[in-house]
Amino acid sequence: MPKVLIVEDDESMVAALRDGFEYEGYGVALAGDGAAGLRLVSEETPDLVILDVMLPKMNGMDVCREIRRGGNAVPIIMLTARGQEIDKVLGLKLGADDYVTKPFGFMELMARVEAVLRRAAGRPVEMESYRSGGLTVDFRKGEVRKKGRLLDLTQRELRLLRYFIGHRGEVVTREQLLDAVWDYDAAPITRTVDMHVAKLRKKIEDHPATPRFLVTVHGTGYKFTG
Amino acid sequence: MPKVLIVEDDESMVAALRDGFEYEGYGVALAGDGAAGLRLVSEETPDLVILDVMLPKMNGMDVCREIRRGGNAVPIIMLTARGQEIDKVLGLKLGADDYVTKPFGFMELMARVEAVLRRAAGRPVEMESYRSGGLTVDFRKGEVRKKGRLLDLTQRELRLLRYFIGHRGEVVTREQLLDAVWDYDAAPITRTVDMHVAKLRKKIEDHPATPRFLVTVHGTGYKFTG
DNA sequence: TCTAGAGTGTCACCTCGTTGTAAAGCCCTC
DNA sequence: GAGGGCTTTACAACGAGGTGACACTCTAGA
Repeated sequence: MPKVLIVEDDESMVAALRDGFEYEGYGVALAGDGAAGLRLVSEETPDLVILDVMLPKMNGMDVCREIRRGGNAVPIIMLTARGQEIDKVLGLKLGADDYVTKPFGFMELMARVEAVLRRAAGRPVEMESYRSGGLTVDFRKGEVRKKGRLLDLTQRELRLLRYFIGHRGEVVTREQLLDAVWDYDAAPITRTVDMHVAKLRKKIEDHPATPRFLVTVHGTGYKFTG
Repeated sequence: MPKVLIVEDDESMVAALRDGFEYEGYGVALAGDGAAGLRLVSEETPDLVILDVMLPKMNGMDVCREIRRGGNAVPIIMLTARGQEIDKVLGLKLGADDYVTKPFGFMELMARVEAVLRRAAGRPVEMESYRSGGLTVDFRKGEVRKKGRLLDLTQRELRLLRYFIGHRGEVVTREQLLDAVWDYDAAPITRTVDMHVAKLRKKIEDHPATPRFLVTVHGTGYKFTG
């Protein structure tokens, strides 16, 4: 059964949500403020996050942004109060998957939860670790090893590698990468992607000039062959 | 610009939506009842359908079900009144992509429209794959295999093959190919098509000199026999 | 059946867009 | 203001596509 993390400070709301989700057979984890929520996202690895916008310590939108910044693609549904219309739009742009306006019925929330989980099921699964051809990646720790030797990857390189591994076997375009790894809306003419692919190759490939993992697909993009 | 079909009977709502979408640069088609909506979905081939649940003649959920029954994957956003909670759940199960509860702000609707269109853009509209006589084509991945062995096709070769498969059994002229695969307006006297057909044969045929798939129709063009 | 001429297969070369990569510039953090 | 990471710029190298040439094949008409 999927596990849901509820990040909410209103106790009566927490109780209602917990009962509802448990009744539906979900595993439930709770956080009372933004900072705790952010911590539990990595500790509990929930399948779904229900995130209130108004929270003590760190508001929901910042939490959302932080989760995504780490490259975590866990589905997020935001809870907003009426009249926070602009917040809603922002929320979706921040990387949330959906939102529900308070007050809402539990069935309404469940419909969105199921829709979001269904969509997420189509996405490549989050992996804990990856191992192939002398390359070992521990996504949890953010560690990459080549033949046991720890590599020093930057954040950007790690997110790039994570995306490639999550889409291994597929050809991915520069636009996809800019969208997923850089959060760019548009696709400006830039060589940034190529640049970082080159850097990544230099670190993970034995012979960067004749790559084994990260191969170029001329005219289209790149493909990670794991 | 994308075209949206609005299926709604409340005239003030129609006016507001039409103005809003036109302001955002969308093309707009209108239907005042369910039957007309269903008809316009195929006649206008919109990129998105906004569908009210309460409609004369045929209600929105039935329209939604009918659209999907025909195999049409056009994104659908349902408009529901408050309190139609069960309808919402049903709506999503019927194959709608999202719904918005009345009353709603236009920005709220637009956020959902953009989200739905973004998701839809990732979906392949055409055939997913093709398989015949030891030849396997995965259009999604852009992979072509012959007897399981992955072939290395260029972009142009892949487009050419895709067109041939899409028109298998028909004789296609060089002009058609130049138009569809090369985006040429005119048809200059060129050997380009023949060249690429030859290259493609060399890759997909067992005996390129006596082709099985890509046969020449002397005086006319080529025919893909799948 | 034979043959000329149109139609087709294919090679080598040239061109141009795409990609690899080093180096310089920018921006944030400490 | 020094350092590291990221982006942009510039140029070299590469690869795919287009063209012309020439050989080969097919077909219509004698």
